[in-house]
Amino acid sequence: MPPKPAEPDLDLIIESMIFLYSESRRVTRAVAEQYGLTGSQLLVLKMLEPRGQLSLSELSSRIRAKNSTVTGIIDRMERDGLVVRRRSGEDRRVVHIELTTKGKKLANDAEADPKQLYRALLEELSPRDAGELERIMTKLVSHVRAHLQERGIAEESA
Amino acid sequence: MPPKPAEPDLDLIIESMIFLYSESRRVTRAVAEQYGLTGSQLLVLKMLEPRGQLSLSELSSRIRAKNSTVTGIIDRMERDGLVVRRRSGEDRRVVHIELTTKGKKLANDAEADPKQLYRALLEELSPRDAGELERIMTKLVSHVRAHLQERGIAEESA
DNA sequence: GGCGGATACTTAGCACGCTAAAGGTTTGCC
DNA sequence: GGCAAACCTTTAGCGTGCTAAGTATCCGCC
Repeated sequence: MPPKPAEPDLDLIIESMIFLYSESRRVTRAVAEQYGLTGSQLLVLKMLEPRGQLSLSELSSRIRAKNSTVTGIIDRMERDGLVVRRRSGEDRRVVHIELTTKGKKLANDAEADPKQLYRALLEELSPRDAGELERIMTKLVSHVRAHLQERGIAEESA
Repeated sequence: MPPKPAEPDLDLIIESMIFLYSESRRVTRAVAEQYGLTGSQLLVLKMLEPRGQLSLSELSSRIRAKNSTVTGIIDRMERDGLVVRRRSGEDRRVVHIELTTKGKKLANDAEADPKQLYRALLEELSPRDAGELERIMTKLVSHVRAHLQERGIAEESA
């Protein structure tokens, strides 16, 4: 093993990514639990907080899940009195999701929105490292997009 | 927007990570589907392939899931004739999971193990970029570990 | 006006992921 | 020997993710 490896350890990068991702989920879960919420529920509250209301589809695309998944999440949140569904007057297919008073209070109390956890972590990096990381991650993303295009695997609106 | 940002865009990094992770899951899923498997099932086959057999607990820790989760996965794989459970003779609490002939054949046919997908992607980076990425990711991981220790959140055997 | 295709959401059914609790086994200690 | 603690696995119950199919509504075009 040379001290400065000529060959970067790709598996180490992979494991690091998996570690970061799974830990972040674990921490998010733990934070949400303090407020009697699940991770997804906290995420939805945080999405709704600044905007007041969102259609179910808008919510789905923001949290990167399918409509049918979000229907279930909203069902449980409505059952627990955190949000209400309101049919749109303009387009009666659309359902707007709104925070209740209880929902607003919880959203406000839980100051840790999931992205914040990541962000705090990244802020510990030097600006140079953060810049490098941004550059490389962007490159990886564009590689993935190129592959997807190549294989004709349609990618929904990112 | 300056051309070379003085301020790295942390949210962009976060979104890139989420994108990479969720895409990799999507691709793994698609690959597994070609063999009539789910992502987890393919992972289990690949774990068992070189070793012949593993106890349920060993399997759980390798795929980073709880025993109760793996019980379900193995239930379905046994139902589909991919593996069999065999009670250990040495310690009758332990259950060994073994590949059937059908399971071995599938494990052999599906040459794409999930990590390979990531690896191919990373190999497109220049060695310099890969080296930098490794360095920064390692730093991030150690920050996370430090945080976890600090908060006394016990971390199970990584 | 009305028909056909898109769009928004829900439903049904499956696979995972978790925790908590229950079952059987082993181990250690008296 | 026998009891208690530790250990391995399963069961039960919930939440989240997906696809496919169903319902209601909207839009465009004849």
